[in-house]
Amino acid sequence: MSQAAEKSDQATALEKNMKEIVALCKRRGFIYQASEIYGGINGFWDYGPLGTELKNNLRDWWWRKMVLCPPIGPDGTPVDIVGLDSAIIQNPKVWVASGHVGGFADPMVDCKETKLRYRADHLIVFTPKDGQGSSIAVQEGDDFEESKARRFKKFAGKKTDADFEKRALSDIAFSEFANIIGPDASKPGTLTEPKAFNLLFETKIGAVASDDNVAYLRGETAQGIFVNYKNVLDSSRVKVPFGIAQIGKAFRNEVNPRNFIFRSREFEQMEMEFFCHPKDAKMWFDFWKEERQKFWQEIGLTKGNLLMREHGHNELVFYSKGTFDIEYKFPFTDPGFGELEGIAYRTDYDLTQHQTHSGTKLEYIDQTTNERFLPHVIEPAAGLTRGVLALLCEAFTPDPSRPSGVYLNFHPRLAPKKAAILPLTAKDGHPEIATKLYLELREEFPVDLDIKQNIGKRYARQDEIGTPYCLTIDNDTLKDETITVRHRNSMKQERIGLSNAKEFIRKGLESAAQ
RNA sequence: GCGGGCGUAGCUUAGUGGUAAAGCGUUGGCUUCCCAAGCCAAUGAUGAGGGUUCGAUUCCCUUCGCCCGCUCCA
Repeated sequence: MSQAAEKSDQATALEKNMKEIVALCKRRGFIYQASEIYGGINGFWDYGPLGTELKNNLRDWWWRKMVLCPPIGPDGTPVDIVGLDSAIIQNPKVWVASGHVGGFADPMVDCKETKLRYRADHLIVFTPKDGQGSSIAVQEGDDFEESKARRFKKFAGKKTDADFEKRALSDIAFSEFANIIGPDASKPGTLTEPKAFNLLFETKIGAVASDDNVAYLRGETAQGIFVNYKNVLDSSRVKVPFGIAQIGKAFRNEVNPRNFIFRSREFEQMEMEFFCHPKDAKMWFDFWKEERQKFWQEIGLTKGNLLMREHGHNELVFYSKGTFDIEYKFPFTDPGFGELEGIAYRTDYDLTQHQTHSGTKLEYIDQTTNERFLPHVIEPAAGLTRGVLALLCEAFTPDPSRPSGVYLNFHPRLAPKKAAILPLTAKDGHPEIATKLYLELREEFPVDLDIKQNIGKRYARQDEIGTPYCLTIDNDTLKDETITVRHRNSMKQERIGLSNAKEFIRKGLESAAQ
């Protein structure tokens, strides 16, 4: 290792931590790099045997809390939410209506001088009305007025605000760029032609590829819900307010995948669109903000690592009347936080768009009040794969005092394996009893049976994959039908009856998050 | 996408212009009454492609991937 690399390792001990988490994930079969034997592929990851279990556990828990057993609403009545599983590929018009094609295809410009990149629609250009001198570009943002004053002082001469015409860079022909001074440049003409960045993956439908059959892999699961809103309304006897939930893959051609599975090009979402009367939207927004925070705490993320952050005016998308992010303190964002879930008040934007583009009436008719309206939507949209990453980071607990040096402190209900059945030795009838217990327990829980090697090695292995309980069969078991429970976190042991094993694990799964 | 750093077994490291070394892991066998113990054996790597060379893991180029900063993230 070079000196420079050594230095950077020392400088960021937290990065090292992330490295260890990634290494453990691979070593024990949680997450592998996709297509690894071919050199990998940037932005894609495969879930191994244990990663799949972990992800499924989080997915199922969300579904249970959202669809099968949703919380009681603010007025004391149960909330009504139904499930959906829409196709990944829809009519391309869906993505035109949603704004993903065209509207959000943010054109970017680079500055050749400073190597900085900007969104073209975020650059405000001031062009002198008299045609004398250069145009001045300023980036939109919190410090817009400040930056503008600074750049004017430097480049505007005696001209004032009134002497300039104000336009977005995206509305200006490239032929004029030669006369524009970039936001951080020292001279005009350093901005490149805007390049369109469409984050949607394109594909072609049918065996013969042509431009006529372009389609898109969904960039979010939400649109599948909006386009089925009327179907659900007509077929499932729900009434406003109600929600439609969906879990599934989504795809975004991220400019720069980073940080393990945090930002990848193929990922999984858990989204719920809650349709309500516009006058109740505020109430439901507050309700879901609360509920969603509880959810993440319930599965074991500690309060100190969670943050509720409101979007500022600049990052708020134009149709949203408010968005909160639930953020988690990942090792790679520490001391900052990274988004786990967004809770957005989307108004009636999506339904309006689809109503307009499809020509299908999407109004809701309230039979009791005879009112017609487009419901407003509150959207809690969580990243399933980001949730998995947060669980792994939270659970990862270095402990130099134990042989494995580390254990994963999963809540039992999230742990990929709930228990391991370990005969103390591979003789004296231990394996026979262990196998019988294993066959009995696996009907209800994911459990491991491990007979080979010494007991210490086997405990250590289970620590590394976060199995909360090890059940050990020994000579006493033969005599009095008791087994040893070895607890993952404390390494302490207790003796329970062989026949109580099922009930013991059940209780563990129901326990509150620590 | 830009700039910087880095690619040797599953992991951690060693080493060399001339047969690539070790510990741990993993697998099998023996042993073992509670935390990676002991013994025996097996397993397995220079990210990929090209160039220079009699010969490249080592030198050069390209590419892929990972990490860091910037940028981006509907």
